[in-house]
Amino acid sequence: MEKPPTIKDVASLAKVHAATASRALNPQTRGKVSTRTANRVLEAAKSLGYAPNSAARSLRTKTSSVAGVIIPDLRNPVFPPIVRGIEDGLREAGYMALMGNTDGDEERERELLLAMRGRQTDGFILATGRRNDPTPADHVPTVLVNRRTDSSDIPSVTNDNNAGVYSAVQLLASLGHTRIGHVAGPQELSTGWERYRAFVDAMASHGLEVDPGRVVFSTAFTEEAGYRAAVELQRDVTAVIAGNDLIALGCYSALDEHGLSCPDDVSVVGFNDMPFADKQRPGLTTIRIPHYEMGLEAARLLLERIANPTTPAKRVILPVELIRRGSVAPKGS
Amino acid sequence: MEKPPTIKDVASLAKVHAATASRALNPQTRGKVSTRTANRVLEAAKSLGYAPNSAARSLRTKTSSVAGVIIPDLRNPVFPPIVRGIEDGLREAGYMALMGNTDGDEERERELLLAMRGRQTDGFILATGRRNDPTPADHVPTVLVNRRTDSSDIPSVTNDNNAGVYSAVQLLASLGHTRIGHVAGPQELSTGWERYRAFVDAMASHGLEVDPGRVVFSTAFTEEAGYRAAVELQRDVTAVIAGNDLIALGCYSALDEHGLSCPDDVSVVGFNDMPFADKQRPGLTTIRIPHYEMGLEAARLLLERIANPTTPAKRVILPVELIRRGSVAPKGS
DNA sequence: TTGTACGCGTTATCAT
DNA sequence: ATGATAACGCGTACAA
Repeated sequence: MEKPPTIKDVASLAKVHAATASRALNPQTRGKVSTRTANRVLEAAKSLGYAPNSAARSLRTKTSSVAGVIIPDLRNPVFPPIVRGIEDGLREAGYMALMGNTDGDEERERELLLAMRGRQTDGFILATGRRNDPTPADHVPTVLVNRRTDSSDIPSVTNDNNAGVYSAVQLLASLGHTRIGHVAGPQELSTGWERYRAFVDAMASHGLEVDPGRVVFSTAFTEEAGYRAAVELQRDVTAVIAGNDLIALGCYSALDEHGLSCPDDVSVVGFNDMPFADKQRPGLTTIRIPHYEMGLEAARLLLERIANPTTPAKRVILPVELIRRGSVAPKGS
Repeated sequence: MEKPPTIKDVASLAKVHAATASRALNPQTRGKVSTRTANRVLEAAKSLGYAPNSAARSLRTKTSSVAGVIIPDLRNPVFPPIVRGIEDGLREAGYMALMGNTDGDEERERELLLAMRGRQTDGFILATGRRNDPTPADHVPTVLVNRRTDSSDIPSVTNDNNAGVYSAVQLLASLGHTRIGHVAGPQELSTGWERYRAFVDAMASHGLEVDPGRVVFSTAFTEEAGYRAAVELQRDVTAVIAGNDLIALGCYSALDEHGLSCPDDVSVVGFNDMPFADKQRPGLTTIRIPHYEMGLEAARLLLERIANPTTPAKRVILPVELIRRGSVAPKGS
């Protein structure tokens, strides 16, 4: 159990003072040292396998190069690629991610934020934002991903929910569907709310009526909750747009339950194009969101915010793409 | 942006010296202080919203209550539930997880280990172990999950690969299959190796011959690599056991390619029961491993190891369960 | 029981 | 360009 080498070890091996070694090691300040000695120090560091003690550095600089990443549940298949993108984005700047799951519990989220802040986290990426969440009291840089708040003072990276739903309605309308239903997601989340609003708007702009009985609200973005909502849907629909892919799977179950077939009796469209959406039976027609890129962009936004906290809060909206698979068919085919 | 209160602030508010405040605040040493002053300190801390600066604490104590979690790729669907289990297990002891993906790159893994060690990580949970990996040089507590090394000096949590493959062979044999093939996983990983060995053994104990042409090796645990291996399989097999579920999906594609149907022409069995294995067409018969519990157990093992590093290296093997779905049928049905 | 003094490893500031 | 020094906040051996 030998102790890891410190900057002093490096310094004495390179025959300089610790302060000089520090300057040489840090790319920021390397200019303040002669190239020759800088190289000597770098070499010494390498030969010792030196890695800076980040606790000491944090204590001195008040930064940690660690970001807190808080999501509802990693087992929801949309999150792994997002998290992966976050990690890769953070890595570009030498940052690492401290992970936490909330299961949608606000109390748990507060605990996590507190615990992470205590660990000197430089900033947060939250995938748990609710529409009416307050701006974080303490001024730790924060970025929302996938979901956002109604107020516009927190940077966010989301998808073009409007365009996505519009293209879904357009597809279904072009196939002759007129009695189109919507199994909406939770309305306290921006994703659920924006898609619902977009549904109403898109129907109107296609001259289609939105019968209240053809819109139901799921309490969560899960297959189970989607199923419970879908069975309540008025039975005259020939097509359904689901709040997301998991809800769409719930619709599949509900159709089975009613002895209806997809797509022969009812077409179904999801949202997200989560992994394995193509493997469902039938393959799920859905709106592809750029999961990985969202995470990447969120990480970059956070790093930007950390570097310059006074920059105005950007709200990035990434484009989406309709992916047509076996779950939609012309009306009455 | 006022600075967070330090222990000195707490001390002066409670009219004691910082050292006393420290003793009062730490449950471990609270006995060394009178109950009266302890309460005064605690109250002062609460009223100031004091949270210990973990950088300073880490610097002093060489511990951080943070564990490093390194996996190949979060987007492989077996890992999210494992990671979730790890996180919940760590949380029980106030630990958090620092996440990193390697994409199977050993160089990248070394970098991550170094970076995490530099951040005072108290221990590691690795899902990236290769059979011949050396014991980590520095004695940072480490636990392997899902995969393990051949040598037995690192604690690990794995599944009963033997029993799993045995029950798969047994099922297929009981359905009349005799020409059973195996699309094995990478042999440098314990999962691929153990399942291959178990396949050979189980076939023997059922009195079945293992024709070399009926065993092929996939270079990776991916659908793509599984497909490439599966197309090389001798064409007389009536059933295939895949190294894992993703490889099994590759087998599905290979069968399609050859114009064969599953399960009518060839039965397929996977391994892992990853999320959405039940949604495939046909539903995948597979060996369910307790993903979440593996993570939970790995976390507990690590915490145990951190608390007492000299404890002998446990190797926990969790039971598995055969899940029968539509991908298997009696021979020649 | 409580106070004093020091060091953990790093970096910012000042002096040379 | 480099060296000396102090300070970040905490915990602990030692003294009182």
